[in-house]
Amino acid sequence: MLQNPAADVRARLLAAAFEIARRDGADAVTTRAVCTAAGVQAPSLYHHFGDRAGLIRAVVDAAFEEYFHRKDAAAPDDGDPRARVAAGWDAHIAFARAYPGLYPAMYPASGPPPSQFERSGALLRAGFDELERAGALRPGITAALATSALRAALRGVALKIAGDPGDPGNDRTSAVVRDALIHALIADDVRDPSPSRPGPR
Amino acid sequence: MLQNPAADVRARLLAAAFEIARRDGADAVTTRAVCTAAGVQAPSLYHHFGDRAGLIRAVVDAAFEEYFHRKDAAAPDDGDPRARVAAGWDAHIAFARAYPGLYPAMYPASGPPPSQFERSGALLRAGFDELERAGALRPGITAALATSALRAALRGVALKIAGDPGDPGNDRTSAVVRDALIHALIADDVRDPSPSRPGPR
DNA sequence: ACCCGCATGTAGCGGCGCTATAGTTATAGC
DNA sequence: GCTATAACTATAGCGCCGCTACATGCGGGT
Repeated sequence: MLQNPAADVRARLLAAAFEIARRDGADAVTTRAVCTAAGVQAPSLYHHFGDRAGLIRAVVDAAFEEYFHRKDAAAPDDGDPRARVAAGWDAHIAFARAYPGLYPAMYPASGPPPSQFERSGALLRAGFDELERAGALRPGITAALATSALRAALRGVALKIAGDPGDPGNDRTSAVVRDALIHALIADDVRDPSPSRPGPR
Repeated sequence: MLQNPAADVRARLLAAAFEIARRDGADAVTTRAVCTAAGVQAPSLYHHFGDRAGLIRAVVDAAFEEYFHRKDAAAPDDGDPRARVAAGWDAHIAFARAYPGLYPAMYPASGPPPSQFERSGALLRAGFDELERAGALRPGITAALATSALRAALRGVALKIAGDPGDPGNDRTSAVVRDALIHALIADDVRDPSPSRPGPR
């Protein structure tokens, strides 16, 4: 081992940055604060992460890992496509509430989207592709359009949740928007739209 | 006289900051860049605006003025409440497309919302209050809930638009989300829900 | 004429992201 | 065991940022 075996510097830096971002938001992640918290000097940070943006990216990636992990755990995978979409929606909202300081950094209002941003969208898109093949989307609604619409509305609701995680009334808001989108995108008479999935999981 | 009497320093600073924010986003509004563009030294900026946040606030207020001005011009005010809501939605979206750098600052993901934020919401709320009194909202949908839901979804779509103002496909996304919300909030059999308004206008 | 208060300029502080340079440490080859 | 090499970390400092103590100039009220 090149260095102190117990204290991996990169991991310490990342953990410190993640904690600061979770508590005070991504803007509070200053290189000096992170270095102090990790007990390390500035060049080490730049050696491991390139620059501050790289560090933030790593933090956001870690947050996405946590996000996908939670989402997998909450996947219902039963027949009703509405329930599947609703569960994904609710998992997304639950994550925004659990990490209100991190959410805006994961879905930034300006600047390039994080790398896992696309992966998150592809998951949703795959589900709608399946529905489209099964003819379960409403007329005029393509899988791309459904993905785009649901995602935009979801982000708006999640931002509201992240902005005030304590307000319990936000749950009803989320449910109303969620059901409005599901109703507008998915046809009414859908039973099980996944003939292409022979086995469970 | 030290300078051109017609050129009010405060106005010059505000105009410079507005232009920078419009072109490159609010983050690009540095005190030095604004002072240089306005041909003024730093203390004048702080004399007129207190601090950088105050300057940004003034820029956002000016943007909201422009927003309300545009929205008033686009108000249809005919009978159908759906058309009214849809027109307000489209005006909001059009503004986000016209000022993509300013929009995220007007509806920030974190930090205190701008003062005119509430005014913007009150306008929407007043319309839904009217619909609620007329019994035009769907069962279980209060005016407060309708306002919250429509606003959250609208913000999500507007952020998407502001993030990529050139993509024409975003228009369909906006229309889908808009109509989904209108359908979910407003009852089907509404003709003219404004009995409290005797005359036109 | 005087002073006073408002507006602006001069110069500088501390914090920020970042880096040129040098020193340190662990493994590889002999 | 000893050195060469490469990865890693520390010292010190640059330029930009928001912000301000202080000095200077301008106008109006008495």
